[in-house]
Amino acid sequence: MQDTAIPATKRTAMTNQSQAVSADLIAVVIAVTNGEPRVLTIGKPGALPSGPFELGHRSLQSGLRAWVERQTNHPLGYVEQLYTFADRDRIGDERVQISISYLGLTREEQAERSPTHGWHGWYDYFPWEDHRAGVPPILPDILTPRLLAWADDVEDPSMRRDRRQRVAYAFGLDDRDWNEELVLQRYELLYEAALVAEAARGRDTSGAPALPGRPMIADHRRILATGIARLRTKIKYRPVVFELMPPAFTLLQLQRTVEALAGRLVHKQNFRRLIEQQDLVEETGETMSDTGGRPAKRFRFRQAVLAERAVAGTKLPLTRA
Amino acid sequence: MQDTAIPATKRTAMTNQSQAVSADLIAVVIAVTNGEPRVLTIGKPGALPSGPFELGHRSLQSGLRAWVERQTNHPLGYVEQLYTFADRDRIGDERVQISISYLGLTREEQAERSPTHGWHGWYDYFPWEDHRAGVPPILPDILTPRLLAWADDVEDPSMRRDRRQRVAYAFGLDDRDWNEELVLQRYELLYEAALVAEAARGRDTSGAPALPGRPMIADHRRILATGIARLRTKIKYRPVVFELMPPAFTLLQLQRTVEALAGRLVHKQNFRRLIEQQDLVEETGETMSDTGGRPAKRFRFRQAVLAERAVAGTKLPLTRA
DNA sequence: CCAAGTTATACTCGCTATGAGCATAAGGAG
DNA sequence: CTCCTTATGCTCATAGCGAGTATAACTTGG
Repeated sequence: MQDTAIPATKRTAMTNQSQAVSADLIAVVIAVTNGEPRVLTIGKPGALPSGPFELGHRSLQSGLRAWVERQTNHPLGYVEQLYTFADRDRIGDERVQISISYLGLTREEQAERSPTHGWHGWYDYFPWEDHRAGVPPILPDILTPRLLAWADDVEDPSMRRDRRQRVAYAFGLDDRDWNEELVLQRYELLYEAALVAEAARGRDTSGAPALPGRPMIADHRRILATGIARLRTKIKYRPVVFELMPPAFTLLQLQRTVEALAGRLVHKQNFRRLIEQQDLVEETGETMSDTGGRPAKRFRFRQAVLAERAVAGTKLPLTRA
Repeated sequence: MQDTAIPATKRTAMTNQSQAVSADLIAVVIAVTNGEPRVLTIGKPGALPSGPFELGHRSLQSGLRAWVERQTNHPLGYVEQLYTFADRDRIGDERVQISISYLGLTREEQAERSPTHGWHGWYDYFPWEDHRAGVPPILPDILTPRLLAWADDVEDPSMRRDRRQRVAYAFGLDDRDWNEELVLQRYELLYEAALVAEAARGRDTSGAPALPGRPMIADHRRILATGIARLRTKIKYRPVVFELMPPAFTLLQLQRTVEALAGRLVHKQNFRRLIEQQDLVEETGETMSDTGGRPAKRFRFRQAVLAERAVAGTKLPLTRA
């Protein structure tokens, strides 16, 4: 909606010889398959679909859709803008690159495997973010000690305190709770502490210990972190989970999807209560008897809620375990 | 933090002959003076400070700061990105303009009046958004009837229902509550219904009735609406109000500022309870005996909270009246 | 100095939302 | 038929929040 083009009148800027820049569109496309959140990538080394904004594109969003579909043959559903940033090309080039990143939600098509693109579980990139089976060992075993060591590795005591506090806050140390939304803050701390491969680029890393999580091209992993954080925040107040669900589903399937995204478990009964009392779904009439238990009713998303309260809420009960 | 420059490696895009575009930075700079929220403008007709992103700028944000300070001599404090959009220059030009908008918060300097810039109450632009003294007459008297007329002015019954529903939702009709965050949705509905001057540009408006709210250049009013909406949302979960406060203030002053932003009144006692129990402020020791009542303690923002919980919460009790 | 008006502050009440469990229902696998 | 597993229904206790009552502490006009 923000993407609507309103003709610009005379520019009010003082100069008009504005610098020529190029604009790139980058997509974080998410799907959840078998209870695992996955991200759409292209090429071998793990890169997000992207491409330059071109004259033929009607709007930024449609340009993005065009690129994703061209590179992956995968149509996009829900799309929202994430963040815009600028990189100076590294050789002190006269060219400035502006990247506009987007979050997209779809369902992974079962068909077509392709060499040009693929889906990867997002916890491959962020293994410390999955707390569904409890605190992942990588945290207490590797990351926490190294982060604390990094925090202490500075002379200025106030800066040391600041680092400790940021680490403790972002990673839920001491008595603090784990906050699943702080994906970006955690990644940035790890980057600062040179605990992700991307931070070591250009440095000599021979003989250094392996760093956790699969790296990505350029700053794509940071962008992915931004997308995950946004999605984890958003599912709490907007009915976007349904973009990731098939047309009909059981409440447990819905719950598993939410848990996959949030990286933590929720209380089953309370989850159902919340979903039902918000009238987000309606029964299809069918029932599912697969998973070896009492058959579950199947539901579908009540499309009407989008119109009724485009902004209302999908609250989620988030528990420890 | 997102603005950090990480060197981009080889572009993964399929083509590299990326379209030359120009990038503009636009600022929505807000201050609250005497219980009135104001926006920083330049030039006569009401335009937001803006200017092209240039090579000399270290980052998008610093470019924005440079422009605002150059155009208004006003230093910026808190800044966050709002939205990025693209306009095709209207004459089917080969040039595409990308605009990156920001929200900035400061305090209005008492000194220097300048012809090059000025502060304007934001309710001049959005008179229907101020509900502090109850529902503004312009709504029931003018806007609501015209919006409903617009909604009915379409053949397709499902589209008519959709329009009615959107209007009712955005403007809190029927039994619905007024939601102060829907600033952008309301503006867009008014635009669609041609009830704001910007929508009538290029059309013949001779003899048409006056439209509510002061218009702005190009789509600047829409951008302002985006900024207001973001701020109204954000004060509810981040301690950003304090960016708008003087170093020391009474709780009532703080409350008035919040009310000015939200456009609605809050329950005084509950407001205090919330602020205090969150440890957002600390007493300065001084007391203020101005406003003809019992003297109020003065408080200052506890800067520590920014470190303690960079994300925590500043909940606001929002009541009807 | 007193009365009235105004703002500051302290508490109390009642309801709702939400975190946690307990209990029962309804299938499938052996 | 028994055990296991998942689905569903209900209860309970509490924290948080919307509202309202009751004082306290000044200022200002007689």
